[in-house]
Amino acid sequence: MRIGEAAKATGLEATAIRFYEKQGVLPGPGRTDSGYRDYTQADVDLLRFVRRARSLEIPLDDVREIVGLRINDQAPCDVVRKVMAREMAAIESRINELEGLRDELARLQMKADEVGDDWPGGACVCPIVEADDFASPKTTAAG
Amino acid sequence: MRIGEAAKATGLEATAIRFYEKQGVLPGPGRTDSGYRDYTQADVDLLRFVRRARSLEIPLDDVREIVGLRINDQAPCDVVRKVMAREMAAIESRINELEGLRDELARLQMKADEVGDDWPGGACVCPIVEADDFASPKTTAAG
DNA sequence: GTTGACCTTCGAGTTACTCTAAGGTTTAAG
DNA sequence: CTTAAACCTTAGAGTAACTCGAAGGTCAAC
Repeated sequence: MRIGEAAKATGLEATAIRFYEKQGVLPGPGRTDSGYRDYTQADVDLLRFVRRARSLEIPLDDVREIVGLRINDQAPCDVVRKVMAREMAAIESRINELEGLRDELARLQMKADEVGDDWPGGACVCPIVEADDFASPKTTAAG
Repeated sequence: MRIGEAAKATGLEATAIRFYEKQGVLPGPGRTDSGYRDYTQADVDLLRFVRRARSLEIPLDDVREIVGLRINDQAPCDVVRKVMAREMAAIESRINELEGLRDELARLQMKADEVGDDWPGGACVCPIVEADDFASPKTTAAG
């Protein structure tokens, strides 16, 4: 099948499939006489795996490694477990980070409601975003 | 003060400060006779605001807009409120997304524990990541 | 035989920087 | 006065994972 059909069968975009091939994540498929990419069912299975892995936001470098193992008929289980553990840690860390930002933004929005459009003058850039706890450190203080 | 001192005073890296200037987020500061950037306290205040906004992951385009208003002595309150609302929505959306991924990964890790290193053969790329609910849609089924 | 949908390649654009290279300036020490 | 460290300058490439555009070849239908 041609790339468009493979794209529909996997939910990937044709441009993304070409990109993965160019990046060495996927082996180049066969070609028709006229030079069109020609995908087999095995190719589509691989594409589908890549889509699934990327939907889990597993980095392309890791996907490449896992796909490489499978192409050499090796079980990628160890690598997969390691990658999943790393990914899990990264995601939890990022969730914590974003929750911190969310809380901080919520605080600033409350502050914005209080401030209204009162303007403290040219002494600051923005009375809403400039945090109380972000005051100018005394760079030239006696010390 | 020179860029290194401004960097220390704001917590930004000197390279990042140059980058912001190049991107038009910040006005170019004065220069010494020998061509070194020379920052005033007002410059540092602006830098500090940028750092704060970026620590909230507000996109640089928005920071540029807000800084532009301040440079023209206009209150950026409306824009700031709008940007914060958008940022808040983006962050909450991303948190939800990541929580979904986290749950999915947790499920796959449990599956990996069950599977052990049993290998179902060459029929699939990876028995752990290939989801049950991600089975091959019947692209050539009678219809 | 020509329209339209599909395919090809290459290169540039996205976000927000970071890094490297190749060089000029300042400051302190000897 | 010279030298070395630490600072500064610029331009350009690299990062992640694609997406988009340009310029053109191919295939199916009418």
